[in-house]
Amino acid sequence: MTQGSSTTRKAGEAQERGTSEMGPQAVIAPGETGARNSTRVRFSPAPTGFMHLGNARTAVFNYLYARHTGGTFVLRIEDTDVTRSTDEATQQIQSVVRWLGMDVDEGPYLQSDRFDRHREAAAQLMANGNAYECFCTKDELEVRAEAMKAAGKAPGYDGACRDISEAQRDAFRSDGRAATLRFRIPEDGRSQFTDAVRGEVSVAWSTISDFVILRPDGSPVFYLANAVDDLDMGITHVIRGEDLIDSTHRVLAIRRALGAEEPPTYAHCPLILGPGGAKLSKRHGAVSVEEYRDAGYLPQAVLNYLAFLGWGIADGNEIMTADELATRFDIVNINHAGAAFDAQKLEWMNGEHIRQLSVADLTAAVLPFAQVMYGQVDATILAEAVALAQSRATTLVQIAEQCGFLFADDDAFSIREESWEKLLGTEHIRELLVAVIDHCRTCDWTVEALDLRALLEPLELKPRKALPAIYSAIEGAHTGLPLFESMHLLGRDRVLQRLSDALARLG
RNA sequence: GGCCCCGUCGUCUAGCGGCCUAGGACGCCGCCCUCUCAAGGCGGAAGCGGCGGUUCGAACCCGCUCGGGGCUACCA
Repeated sequence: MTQGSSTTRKAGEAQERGTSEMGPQAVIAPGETGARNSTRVRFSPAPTGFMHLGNARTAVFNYLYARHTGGTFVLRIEDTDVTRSTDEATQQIQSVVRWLGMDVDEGPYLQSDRFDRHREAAAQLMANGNAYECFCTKDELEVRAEAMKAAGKAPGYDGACRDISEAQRDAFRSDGRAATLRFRIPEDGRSQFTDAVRGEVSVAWSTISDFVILRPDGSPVFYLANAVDDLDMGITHVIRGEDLIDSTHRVLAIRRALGAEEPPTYAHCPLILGPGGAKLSKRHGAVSVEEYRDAGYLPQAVLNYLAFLGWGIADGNEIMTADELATRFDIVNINHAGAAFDAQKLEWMNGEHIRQLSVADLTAAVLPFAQVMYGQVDATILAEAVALAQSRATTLVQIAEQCGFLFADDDAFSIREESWEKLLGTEHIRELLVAVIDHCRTCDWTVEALDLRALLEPLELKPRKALPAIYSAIEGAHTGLPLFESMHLLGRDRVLQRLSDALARLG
Protein backbone atom coordinates (compact mmCIF):
# COMPACT_ATOMS: atom_id res chain seq x y z
CA MET A 1 0.00 0.00 0.00
CA THR A 2 2.95 2.26 0.58
CA GLN A 3 3.64 1.96 -3.10
CA GLY A 4 0.12 2.92 -3.94
CA SER A 5 -0.01 6.06 -1.88
CA SER A 6 3.32 7.23 -3.22
CA THR A 7 2.06 6.77 -6.76
CA THR A 8 -1.05 8.71 -5.97
CA ARG A 9 0.90 11.54 -4.42
CA LYS A 10 3.28 11.67 -7.34
CA ALA A 11 0.40 11.81 -9.75
CA GLY A 12 -1.18 14.61 -7.77
CA GLU A 13 1.97 16.67 -7.82
CA ALA A 14 2.38 16.20 -11.49
CA GLN A 15 -1.17 17.24 -12.01
CA GLU A 16 -0.58 20.51 -10.22
CA ARG A 17 2.52 21.10 -12.19
CA GLY A 18 0.54 20.46 -15.31
CA THR A 19 -2.12 23.02 -14.56
CA SER A 20 0.21 25.72 -13.33
CA GLU A 21 2.65 25.23 -16.13
CA MET A 22 1.46 28.12 -18.26
CA GLY A 23 3.60 30.90 -16.91
CA PRO A 24 3.30 34.48 -18.13
CA GLN A 25 6.30 34.07 -20.35
CA ALA A 26 7.86 30.96 -21.73
CA VAL A 27 11.49 30.73 -20.84
CA ILE A 28 13.75 29.41 -23.56
CA ALA A 29 17.04 28.12 -22.31
CA PRO A 30 20.07 29.52 -24.11
CA GLY A 31 21.16 27.25 -26.89
CA GLU A 32 17.77 25.75 -27.37
CA THR A 33 16.40 26.05 -30.82
CA GLY A 34 12.88 26.85 -29.80
CA ALA A 35 10.13 26.72 -27.26
CA ARG A 36 8.21 23.59 -26.56
CA ASN A 37 5.31 23.77 -28.94
CA SER A 38 1.73 22.92 -28.21
CA THR A 39 1.78 19.28 -29.29
CA ARG A 40 0.67 17.10 -26.42
CA VAL A 41 0.64 13.33 -26.68
CA ARG A 42 -0.05 10.75 -24.04
CA PHE A 43 0.73 7.15 -23.37
CA SER A 44 -2.28 5.80 -21.52
CA PRO A 45 -2.08 2.11 -20.71
CA ALA A 46 -4.40 0.18 -18.45
CA PRO A 47 -2.49 -1.23 -15.48
CA THR A 48 -3.87 -4.70 -15.82
CA GLY A 49 -0.81 -6.80 -16.47
CA PHE A 50 2.77 -6.77 -17.63
CA MET A 51 4.09 -4.33 -20.24
CA HIS A 52 3.25 -6.02 -23.49
CA LEU A 53 5.47 -5.28 -26.47
CA GLY A 54 2.49 -3.77 -28.25
CA ASN A 55 1.96 -1.34 -25.43
CA ALA A 56 5.62 -0.50 -25.39
CA ARG A 57 5.56 0.20 -29.13
CA THR A 58 2.65 2.58 -28.61
CA ALA A 59 4.61 4.32 -25.89
CA VAL A 60 7.63 4.57 -28.18
CA PHE A 61 5.64 6.13 -31.00
CA ASN A 62 4.12 8.68 -28.67
CA TYR A 63 7.44 9.49 -27.07
CA LEU A 64 9.19 9.82 -30.41
CA TYR A 65 6.45 12.05 -31.74
CA ALA A 66 6.60 14.27 -28.67
CA ARG A 67 10.35 14.66 -29.07
CA HIS A 68 10.05 15.10 -32.83
CA THR A 69 7.67 18.00 -32.43
CA GLY A 70 9.19 19.41 -29.29
CA GLY A 71 5.89 18.68 -27.59
CA THR A 72 4.90 17.17 -24.27
CA PHE A 73 4.85 13.47 -23.44
CA VAL A 74 2.17 12.72 -20.88
CA LEU A 75 1.77 9.46 -18.99
CA ARG A 76 -1.73 8.62 -17.89
CA ILE A 77 -2.72 5.41 -16.19
CA GLU A 78 -6.18 4.30 -17.26
CA ASP A 79 -7.22 2.46 -14.15
CA THR A 80 -10.95 2.92 -14.47
CA ASP A 81 -11.59 -0.78 -14.03
CA VAL A 82 -10.64 -0.99 -10.39
CA THR A 83 -11.19 -4.72 -10.28
CA ARG A 84 -8.54 -5.42 -12.88
CA SER A 85 -6.09 -2.62 -12.19
CA THR A 86 -3.19 -3.26 -9.89
CA ASP A 87 -0.72 -0.96 -8.27
CA GLU A 88 2.03 -3.36 -9.24
CA ALA A 89 1.18 -2.96 -12.91
CA THR A 90 1.22 0.81 -12.53
CA GLN A 91 4.71 0.58 -11.08
CA GLN A 92 5.84 -1.75 -13.83
CA ILE A 93 4.61 0.55 -16.55
CA GLN A 94 6.61 3.40 -15.12
CA SER A 95 9.65 1.26 -14.60
CA VAL A 96 9.59 0.02 -18.19
CA VAL A 97 9.04 3.50 -19.60
CA ARG A 98 11.97 4.72 -17.55
CA TRP A 99 14.13 1.74 -18.52
CA LEU A 100 13.52 2.41 -22.19
CA GLY A 101 14.83 5.90 -21.61
CA MET A 102 11.59 7.70 -22.29
CA ASP A 103 11.35 10.76 -20.09
CA VAL A 104 7.82 11.54 -19.04
CA ASP A 105 7.14 15.26 -19.15
CA GLU A 106 3.86 15.11 -17.29
CA GLY A 107 2.24 12.57 -15.05
CA PRO A 108 1.65 9.90 -14.28
CA TYR A 109 -1.93 10.92 -13.91
CA LEU A 110 -4.20 8.30 -12.43
CA GLN A 111 -7.71 8.27 -13.77
CA SER A 112 -8.86 6.91 -10.45
CA ASP A 113 -7.82 10.24 -8.95
CA ARG A 114 -10.17 11.97 -11.33
CA PHE A 115 -13.36 9.99 -10.87
CA ASP A 116 -15.12 13.04 -9.41
CA ARG A 117 -14.39 14.93 -12.58
CA HIS A 118 -15.63 12.00 -14.65
CA ARG A 119 -18.85 11.85 -12.64
CA GLU A 120 -19.28 15.56 -13.12
CA ALA A 121 -19.03 15.09 -16.86
CA ALA A 122 -21.47 12.19 -16.66
CA ALA A 123 -23.94 14.40 -14.80
CA GLN A 124 -23.56 16.98 -17.51
CA LEU A 125 -24.33 14.38 -20.15
CA MET A 126 -27.38 13.27 -18.22
CA ALA A 127 -28.54 16.85 -17.82
CA ASN A 128 -28.30 17.61 -21.51
CA GLY A 129 -30.05 14.41 -22.49
CA ASN A 130 -27.06 12.55 -23.89
CA ALA A 131 -27.09 9.89 -21.21
CA TYR A 132 -29.71 7.99 -19.31
CA GLU A 133 -29.99 5.56 -16.45
CA CYS A 134 -30.17 1.88 -17.29
CA PHE A 135 -31.48 -0.58 -14.74
CA CYS A 136 -30.92 -3.77 -16.65
CA THR A 137 -28.89 -6.34 -14.77
CA LYS A 138 -25.92 -8.09 -16.30
CA ASP A 139 -27.83 -11.34 -16.36
CA GLU A 140 -30.76 -9.80 -18.16
CA LEU A 141 -28.46 -8.21 -20.70
CA GLU A 142 -26.69 -11.46 -21.32
CA VAL A 143 -29.90 -13.39 -21.85
CA ARG A 144 -31.24 -10.80 -24.28
CA ALA A 145 -27.94 -10.57 -26.16
CA GLU A 146 -27.94 -14.33 -26.61
CA ALA A 147 -31.48 -14.22 -27.87
CA MET A 148 -30.66 -11.51 -30.38
CA LYS A 149 -27.64 -13.42 -31.54
CA ALA A 150 -29.76 -16.52 -31.98
CA ALA A 151 -32.22 -14.46 -33.99
CA GLY A 152 -29.38 -13.39 -36.23
CA LYS A 153 -29.36 -9.80 -35.02
CA ALA A 154 -26.53 -7.67 -33.70
CA PRO A 155 -26.09 -8.48 -30.02
CA GLY A 156 -25.71 -4.91 -28.69
CA TYR A 157 -27.79 -3.18 -26.07
CA ASP A 158 -31.45 -3.21 -27.04
CA GLY A 159 -32.32 0.16 -25.58
CA ALA A 160 -34.74 -1.22 -23.01
CA CYS A 161 -34.21 1.64 -20.58
CA ARG A 162 -33.75 4.29 -23.20
CA ASP A 163 -37.11 5.92 -22.89
CA ILE A 164 -38.63 4.62 -19.69
CA SER A 165 -40.63 6.99 -17.54
CA GLU A 166 -39.57 8.51 -14.27
CA ALA A 167 -42.18 6.32 -12.57
CA GLN A 168 -40.55 3.21 -14.00
CA ARG A 169 -37.18 4.38 -12.87
CA ASP A 170 -38.52 4.90 -9.36
CA ALA A 171 -39.98 1.43 -9.44
CA PHE A 172 -36.59 -0.02 -10.39
CA ARG A 173 -34.92 1.97 -7.64
CA SER A 174 -37.33 0.80 -4.99
CA ASP A 175 -36.67 -2.71 -6.25
CA GLY A 176 -33.14 -2.04 -5.12
CA ARG A 177 -31.77 -2.06 -8.63
CA ALA A 178 -28.58 -0.17 -9.25
CA ALA A 179 -28.30 1.96 -12.35
CA THR A 180 -25.55 2.35 -14.89
CA LEU A 181 -25.40 5.41 -17.06
CA ARG A 182 -25.60 4.84 -20.78
CA PHE A 183 -24.66 7.20 -23.55
CA ARG A 184 -27.40 7.83 -26.07
CA ILE A 185 -26.20 7.05 -29.59
CA PRO A 186 -27.80 8.95 -32.47
CA GLU A 187 -30.61 7.01 -34.18
CA ASP A 188 -29.25 7.49 -37.66
CA GLY A 189 -26.53 9.06 -39.70
CA ARG A 190 -22.87 8.24 -39.60
CA SER A 191 -19.92 8.95 -37.37
CA GLN A 192 -16.89 10.13 -39.23
CA PHE A 193 -13.39 11.31 -38.44
CA THR A 194 -10.07 11.68 -40.19
CA ASP A 195 -7.36 9.36 -39.01
CA ALA A 196 -3.79 10.45 -39.63
CA VAL A 197 -2.79 7.02 -40.81
CA ARG A 198 -6.06 5.51 -42.07
CA GLY A 199 -7.62 8.51 -43.68
CA GLU A 200 -11.36 8.99 -43.55
CA VAL A 201 -12.99 6.55 -41.16
CA SER A 202 -16.73 6.32 -40.94
CA VAL A 203 -19.35 4.01 -39.61
CA ALA A 204 -23.14 4.07 -39.35
CA TRP A 205 -24.43 4.98 -35.89
CA SER A 206 -26.95 2.19 -36.25
CA THR A 207 -24.13 -0.33 -35.80
CA ILE A 208 -23.24 1.09 -32.40
CA SER A 209 -25.57 0.61 -29.46
CA ASP A 210 -25.93 2.74 -26.35
CA PHE A 211 -22.94 2.00 -24.16
CA VAL A 212 -22.25 2.28 -20.46
CA ILE A 213 -20.21 5.26 -19.32
CA LEU A 214 -20.69 5.01 -15.57
CA ARG A 215 -20.88 1.82 -13.53
CA PRO A 216 -23.28 1.39 -10.61
CA ASP A 217 -20.41 1.98 -8.21
CA GLY A 218 -19.84 5.36 -9.80
CA SER A 219 -16.62 4.49 -11.58
CA PRO A 220 -16.37 5.66 -15.18
CA VAL A 221 -15.89 3.34 -18.11
CA PHE A 222 -12.98 3.84 -20.54
CA TYR A 223 -14.95 5.84 -23.12
CA LEU A 224 -15.97 8.52 -20.65
CA ALA A 225 -12.69 8.83 -18.79
CA ASN A 226 -10.72 8.76 -22.00
CA ALA A 227 -12.80 11.49 -23.60
CA VAL A 228 -12.83 13.73 -20.54
CA ASP A 229 -9.14 13.37 -19.81
CA ASP A 230 -7.94 13.94 -23.35
CA LEU A 231 -10.10 17.03 -23.31
CA ASP A 232 -8.99 18.30 -19.93
CA MET A 233 -5.35 17.54 -20.54
CA GLY A 234 -5.32 19.25 -23.89
CA ILE A 235 -4.12 16.18 -25.78
CA THR A 236 -3.56 17.13 -29.42
CA HIS A 237 -2.49 13.78 -30.90
CA VAL A 238 -3.72 10.35 -29.97
CA ILE A 239 -1.36 7.66 -31.24
CA ARG A 240 -2.48 4.15 -30.30
CA GLY A 241 -3.22 0.68 -31.51
CA GLU A 242 -5.72 -0.03 -34.23
CA ASP A 243 -7.74 -2.15 -31.82
CA LEU A 244 -9.11 1.13 -30.48
CA ILE A 245 -10.18 2.62 -33.78
CA ASP A 246 -13.84 1.66 -33.39
CA SER A 247 -14.00 3.09 -29.90
CA THR A 248 -12.99 6.45 -31.31
CA HIS A 249 -16.50 7.09 -32.58
CA ARG A 250 -17.88 6.75 -29.09
CA VAL A 251 -15.19 8.86 -27.48
CA LEU A 252 -15.69 11.56 -30.06
CA ALA A 253 -19.44 11.48 -29.50
CA ILE A 254 -18.92 12.03 -25.79
CA ARG A 255 -16.51 14.84 -26.49
CA ARG A 256 -19.00 16.62 -28.67
CA ALA A 257 -21.81 16.08 -26.18
CA LEU A 258 -19.56 17.71 -23.63
CA GLY A 259 -19.26 20.73 -25.85
CA ALA A 260 -15.73 20.18 -27.14
CA GLU A 261 -14.93 21.88 -30.39
CA GLU A 262 -11.87 20.42 -32.06
CA PRO A 263 -11.08 16.74 -31.77
CA PRO A 264 -7.46 15.69 -31.39
CA THR A 265 -5.67 14.12 -34.32
CA TYR A 266 -6.02 10.36 -34.12
CA ALA A 267 -3.38 8.05 -35.51
CA HIS A 268 -4.20 4.37 -35.29
CA CYS A 269 -1.20 2.11 -35.72
CA PRO A 270 -1.19 -1.43 -37.04
CA LEU A 271 -1.12 -4.09 -34.37
CA ILE A 272 1.93 -6.16 -33.58
CA LEU A 273 1.43 -9.74 -34.67
CA GLY A 274 3.09 -12.92 -33.60
CA PRO A 275 5.00 -15.15 -36.01
CA GLY A 276 2.49 -16.40 -38.53
CA GLY A 277 0.36 -13.32 -38.37
CA ALA A 278 -1.77 -14.27 -35.40
CA LYS A 279 -2.13 -11.97 -32.47
CA LEU A 280 1.09 -11.78 -30.49
CA SER A 281 0.65 -13.83 -27.35
CA LYS A 282 2.58 -15.71 -24.73
CA ARG A 283 2.49 -18.74 -26.96
CA HIS A 284 5.08 -17.04 -29.13
CA GLY A 285 7.63 -16.69 -26.34
CA ALA A 286 8.54 -13.55 -24.52
CA VAL A 287 6.05 -10.76 -25.09
CA SER A 288 6.79 -8.48 -22.16
CA VAL A 289 9.47 -5.85 -22.12
CA GLU A 290 10.60 -7.04 -18.71
CA GLU A 291 11.50 -10.43 -20.13
CA TYR A 292 13.80 -8.85 -22.68
CA ARG A 293 15.35 -6.63 -20.06
CA ASP A 294 16.07 -9.68 -17.91
CA ALA A 295 17.41 -11.63 -20.87
CA GLY A 296 20.11 -9.02 -21.37
CA TYR A 297 18.67 -6.74 -23.99
CA LEU A 298 19.76 -3.12 -24.10
CA PRO A 299 16.97 -0.56 -23.71
CA GLN A 300 18.20 1.43 -26.68
CA ALA A 301 18.03 -1.71 -28.83
CA VAL A 302 14.50 -2.56 -27.76
CA LEU A 303 13.44 1.04 -28.38
CA ASN A 304 15.14 0.99 -31.75
CA TYR A 305 13.50 -2.26 -32.76
CA LEU A 306 10.05 -1.25 -31.60
CA ALA A 307 10.31 2.05 -33.48
CA PHE A 308 10.70 0.12 -36.72
CA LEU A 309 7.72 -2.12 -36.10
CA GLY A 310 4.93 -0.57 -38.10
CA TRP A 311 6.96 2.43 -39.09
CA GLY A 312 9.64 2.77 -41.73
CA ILE A 313 11.77 5.15 -43.72
CA ALA A 314 13.66 4.79 -46.93
CA ASP A 315 17.07 5.08 -45.34
CA GLY A 316 19.06 1.86 -45.29
CA ASN A 317 20.50 2.22 -41.84
CA GLU A 318 18.17 0.98 -39.16
CA ILE A 319 20.51 1.24 -36.20
CA MET A 320 19.62 4.52 -34.53
CA THR A 321 19.77 6.23 -31.20
CA ALA A 322 16.62 7.57 -29.59
CA ASP A 323 17.60 11.07 -30.70
CA GLU A 324 18.03 10.04 -34.31
CA LEU A 325 14.75 8.20 -34.20
CA ALA A 326 13.00 11.23 -32.76
CA THR A 327 14.38 13.39 -35.54
CA ARG A 328 13.18 11.00 -38.22
CA PHE A 329 9.94 9.81 -36.71
CA ASP A 330 6.71 11.06 -38.15
CA ILE A 331 3.12 9.89 -38.27
CA VAL A 332 2.99 9.93 -42.07
CA ASN A 333 5.46 7.05 -42.17
CA ILE A 334 3.38 4.77 -40.01
CA ASN A 335 2.32 1.70 -41.97
CA HIS A 336 -1.12 0.28 -42.49
CA ALA A 337 -0.50 -3.43 -42.26
CA GLY A 338 0.06 -5.37 -39.06
CA ALA A 339 3.69 -6.09 -38.26
CA ALA A 340 4.92 -9.46 -37.10
CA PHE A 341 7.31 -9.39 -34.19
CA ASP A 342 10.64 -10.90 -35.20
CA ALA A 343 12.68 -11.96 -32.19
CA GLN A 344 15.68 -12.78 -34.40
CA LYS A 345 15.88 -9.30 -35.77
CA LEU A 346 15.59 -7.82 -32.30
CA GLU A 347 18.45 -10.05 -31.23
CA TRP A 348 20.58 -8.94 -34.16
CA MET A 349 19.80 -5.32 -33.40
CA ASN A 350 20.75 -5.83 -29.78
CA GLY A 351 24.11 -7.16 -30.95
CA GLU A 352 24.57 -4.06 -33.08
CA HIS A 353 23.91 -1.81 -30.12
CA ILE A 354 26.22 -3.89 -27.96
CA ARG A 355 28.98 -3.29 -30.49
CA GLN A 356 28.34 0.44 -30.50
CA LEU A 357 28.93 0.75 -26.77
CA SER A 358 32.26 1.66 -25.26
CA VAL A 359 33.87 -1.17 -23.32
CA ALA A 360 33.31 0.77 -20.11
CA ASP A 361 29.60 1.22 -20.76
CA LEU A 362 29.19 -2.37 -21.89
CA THR A 363 30.99 -3.62 -18.81
CA ALA A 364 28.71 -1.58 -16.60
CA ALA A 365 25.72 -3.10 -18.37
CA VAL A 366 27.06 -6.65 -18.04
CA LEU A 367 28.16 -6.30 -14.42
CA PRO A 368 24.76 -6.84 -12.78
CA PHE A 369 24.23 -10.00 -14.82
CA ALA A 370 27.69 -11.29 -13.98
CA GLN A 371 27.13 -10.60 -10.30
CA VAL A 372 23.91 -12.53 -10.26
CA MET A 373 25.66 -15.45 -11.92
CA TYR A 374 29.03 -15.45 -10.17
CA GLY A 375 28.76 -13.24 -7.11
CA GLN A 376 31.42 -10.58 -6.78
CA VAL A 377 33.56 -10.21 -9.89
CA ASP A 378 36.77 -8.34 -10.54
CA ALA A 379 35.72 -5.31 -12.58
CA THR A 380 39.09 -4.99 -14.31
CA ILE A 381 39.13 -8.59 -15.46
CA LEU A 382 35.50 -8.32 -16.46
CA ALA A 383 36.22 -5.27 -18.60
CA GLU A 384 38.98 -7.10 -20.45
CA ALA A 385 36.80 -10.12 -21.01
CA VAL A 386 33.91 -7.94 -22.11
CA ALA A 387 36.15 -6.34 -24.71
CA LEU A 388 36.79 -9.80 -26.12
CA ALA A 389 33.13 -10.77 -25.96
CA GLN A 390 31.73 -7.60 -27.45
CA SER A 391 31.70 -8.84 -31.01
CA ARG A 392 30.69 -12.34 -30.03
CA ALA A 393 27.36 -11.89 -28.35
CA THR A 394 23.90 -10.59 -29.00
CA THR A 395 22.79 -10.27 -25.38
CA LEU A 396 24.34 -9.17 -22.11
CA VAL A 397 23.56 -12.58 -20.65
CA GLN A 398 25.58 -14.22 -23.40
CA ILE A 399 28.51 -11.99 -22.58
CA ALA A 400 28.26 -12.85 -18.91
CA GLU A 401 28.15 -16.52 -19.84
CA GLN A 402 31.17 -16.26 -22.10
CA CYS A 403 33.09 -14.70 -19.24
CA GLY A 404 31.99 -17.46 -16.90
CA PHE A 405 35.18 -19.51 -17.14
CA LEU A 406 37.01 -16.63 -15.47
CA PHE A 407 34.64 -16.21 -12.56
CA ALA A 408 33.13 -19.58 -11.84
CA ASP A 409 34.69 -21.27 -8.82
CA ASP A 410 37.29 -23.76 -9.88
CA ASP A 411 35.34 -26.67 -8.45
CA ALA A 412 32.29 -25.44 -10.34
CA PHE A 413 34.19 -25.39 -13.62
CA SER A 414 33.05 -28.03 -16.04
CA ILE A 415 33.49 -28.84 -19.68
CA ARG A 416 30.46 -29.12 -21.87
CA GLU A 417 29.62 -32.59 -23.06
CA GLU A 418 30.02 -31.84 -26.75
CA SER A 419 33.25 -29.95 -26.11
CA TRP A 420 34.74 -32.85 -24.19
CA GLU A 421 33.85 -35.06 -27.12
CA LYS A 422 35.62 -32.60 -29.35
CA LEU A 423 38.68 -32.80 -27.13
CA LEU A 424 38.59 -36.60 -27.16
CA GLY A 425 38.44 -36.62 -30.91
CA THR A 426 41.52 -34.46 -31.27
CA GLU A 427 44.64 -36.16 -32.67
CA HIS A 428 47.61 -36.48 -30.34
CA ILE A 429 45.55 -34.95 -27.59
CA ARG A 430 47.83 -36.23 -24.80
CA GLU A 431 51.00 -34.98 -26.42
CA LEU A 432 49.29 -31.71 -27.15
CA LEU A 433 48.18 -31.18 -23.57
CA VAL A 434 51.60 -32.12 -22.27
CA ALA A 435 53.27 -29.70 -24.67
CA VAL A 436 50.94 -26.88 -23.71
CA ILE A 437 51.42 -27.56 -20.02
CA ASP A 438 55.20 -27.56 -20.42
CA HIS A 439 55.03 -24.35 -22.35
CA CYS A 440 52.76 -22.61 -19.88
CA ARG A 441 54.88 -23.58 -16.94
CA THR A 442 57.81 -21.53 -18.09
CA CYS A 443 56.81 -19.05 -20.76
CA ASP A 444 56.44 -15.33 -20.24
CA TRP A 445 52.88 -14.62 -19.17
CA THR A 446 52.03 -12.41 -22.10
CA VAL A 447 49.47 -12.86 -24.82
CA GLU A 448 52.26 -13.05 -27.38
CA ALA A 449 54.11 -15.75 -25.54
CA LEU A 450 50.89 -17.66 -25.07
CA ASP A 451 50.40 -18.00 -28.81
CA LEU A 452 50.20 -21.78 -28.86
CA ARG A 453 50.46 -22.14 -32.60
CA ALA A 454 54.21 -22.57 -32.42
CA LEU A 455 53.71 -25.73 -30.38
CA LEU A 456 51.50 -27.27 -32.99
CA GLU A 457 53.96 -27.69 -35.83
CA PRO A 458 56.18 -30.34 -34.23
CA LEU A 459 53.03 -32.38 -33.63
CA GLU A 460 51.92 -31.79 -37.21
CA LEU A 461 48.67 -30.31 -36.03
CA LYS A 462 46.64 -27.51 -37.56
CA PRO A 463 45.36 -24.78 -35.27
CA ARG A 464 41.90 -25.24 -36.61
CA LYS A 465 41.89 -28.92 -35.70
CA ALA A 466 43.84 -28.84 -32.47
CA LEU A 467 43.03 -25.63 -30.66
CA PRO A 468 39.36 -26.32 -29.97
CA ALA A 469 40.52 -29.00 -27.57
CA ILE A 470 42.48 -26.42 -25.61
CA TYR A 471 39.51 -24.06 -25.73
CA SER A 472 37.52 -26.85 -24.14
CA ALA A 473 40.03 -27.49 -21.42
CA ILE A 474 40.46 -23.81 -20.56
CA GLU A 475 37.04 -22.28 -21.20
CA GLY A 476 34.83 -25.33 -20.84
CA ALA A 477 33.64 -25.01 -24.41
CA HIS A 478 35.35 -25.51 -27.75
CA THR A 479 34.03 -22.17 -28.88
CA GLY A 480 34.57 -19.06 -26.85
CA LEU A 481 36.64 -15.98 -26.26
CA PRO A 482 40.01 -15.88 -28.04
CA LEU A 483 42.18 -18.48 -26.38
CA PHE A 484 45.49 -16.74 -25.79
CA GLU A 485 43.90 -13.65 -24.28
CA SER A 486 41.65 -15.85 -22.21
CA MET A 487 44.56 -17.82 -20.82
CA HIS A 488 46.34 -14.61 -20.05
CA LEU A 489 43.35 -13.33 -18.11
CA LEU A 490 42.85 -16.61 -16.27
CA GLY A 491 46.39 -16.65 -14.93
CA ARG A 492 49.12 -19.23 -14.98
CA ASP A 493 48.02 -21.26 -11.97
CA ARG A 494 44.45 -21.74 -13.04
CA VAL A 495 45.46 -22.44 -16.63
CA LEU A 496 47.86 -25.16 -15.50
CA GLN A 497 45.24 -26.56 -13.18
CA ARG A 498 42.64 -26.85 -15.92
CA LEU A 499 45.08 -28.34 -18.40
CA SER A 500 46.27 -30.98 -15.98
CA ASP A 501 42.70 -31.71 -14.91
CA ALA A 502 41.89 -32.40 -18.52
CA LEU A 503 44.95 -34.59 -18.90
CA ALA A 504 44.08 -36.49 -15.76
CA ARG A 505 40.53 -37.00 -16.89
CA LEU A 506 41.85 -38.62 -20.06
CA GLY A 507 43.17 -41.33 -17.77
C1' G B 1 -23.53 -13.04 -37.82
C1' G B 2 -22.85 -7.42 -38.27
C1' C B 3 -19.44 -3.25 -38.74
C1' C B 4 -14.52 -1.62 -39.83
C1' C B 5 -9.46 -2.18 -41.35
C1' C B 6 -5.33 -4.48 -43.85
C1' G B 7 -2.59 -7.39 -48.06
C1' U B 8 5.37 -6.03 -51.66
C1' C B 9 10.81 -11.65 -50.49
C1' G B 10 9.82 -16.46 -44.56
C1' U B 11 9.99 -11.55 -41.47
C1' C B 12 10.53 -5.84 -40.96
C1' U B 13 10.17 -2.52 -44.88
C1' A B 14 11.31 1.24 -49.57
C1' G B 15 7.94 2.21 -53.44
C1' C B 16 3.24 6.80 -53.86
C1' G B 17 1.34 5.53 -62.94
C1' G B 18 6.88 5.31 -66.53
C1' C B 19 13.41 6.12 -62.51
C1' C B 20 11.18 -1.30 -60.88
C1' U B 21 14.56 -6.72 -65.40
C1' A B 22 10.88 -4.10 -57.49
C1' G B 23 15.66 -1.34 -53.47
C1' G B 24 17.40 -2.06 -48.21
C1' A B 25 17.48 -4.92 -43.50
C1' C B 26 16.91 -9.64 -40.44
C1' G B 27 17.16 -14.73 -41.31
C1' C B 28 19.06 -18.45 -44.84
C1' C B 29 23.10 -20.31 -48.42
C1' G B 30 28.18 -19.74 -50.49
C1' C B 31 33.07 -17.47 -50.57
C1' C B 32 36.93 -14.42 -48.14
C1' C B 33 39.26 -13.14 -43.50
C1' U B 34 40.58 -16.04 -39.19
C1' C B 35 43.74 -19.43 -32.87
C1' U B 36 37.69 -21.56 -31.92
C1' C B 37 33.27 -18.89 -32.17
C1' A B 38 31.71 -14.46 -33.60
C1' A B 39 32.25 -9.79 -35.85
C1' G B 40 33.59 -7.86 -40.69
C1' G B 41 33.88 -8.00 -46.29
C1' C B 42 31.91 -10.00 -50.90
C1' G B 43 28.21 -12.74 -53.53
C1' G B 44 23.48 -15.65 -53.94
C1' A B 45 18.42 -17.70 -53.54
C1' A B 46 13.78 -15.44 -52.16
C1' G B 47 8.32 -11.02 -53.08
C1' C B 48 4.06 -7.15 -55.65
C1' G B 49 -2.33 -13.04 -52.84
C1' G B 50 -5.72 -13.97 -57.29
C1' C B 51 -8.90 -12.30 -61.32
C1' G B 52 -10.84 -8.57 -64.11
C1' G B 53 -10.82 -3.49 -65.55
C1' U B 54 -8.81 1.99 -66.34
C1' U B 55 -4.33 3.61 -69.08
C1' C B 56 0.24 4.21 -74.38
C1' G B 57 2.04 2.20 -69.62
C1' A B 58 0.25 -0.46 -63.12
C1' A B 59 3.27 -2.99 -57.23
C1' C B 60 1.09 1.86 -57.34
C1' C B 61 -5.92 3.83 -59.60
C1' C B 62 -11.02 1.05 -59.68
C1' G B 63 -14.12 -3.47 -58.99
C1' C B 64 -14.58 -8.36 -57.49
C1' U B 65 -12.47 -12.40 -55.04
C1' C B 66 -9.41 -14.83 -51.60
C1' G B 67 -6.63 -14.38 -47.22
C1' G B 68 -5.44 -11.97 -42.46
C1' G B 69 -6.79 -8.76 -38.41
C1' G B 70 -9.78 -5.63 -35.14
C1' C B 71 -14.35 -4.29 -32.89
C1' U B 72 -19.19 -5.83 -31.61
C1' A B 73 -18.30 -5.79 -22.58
C1' C B 74 -20.68 -2.63 -16.46
C1' C B 75 -11.94 -4.56 -20.60
C1' A B 76 -8.98 -0.90 -22.48
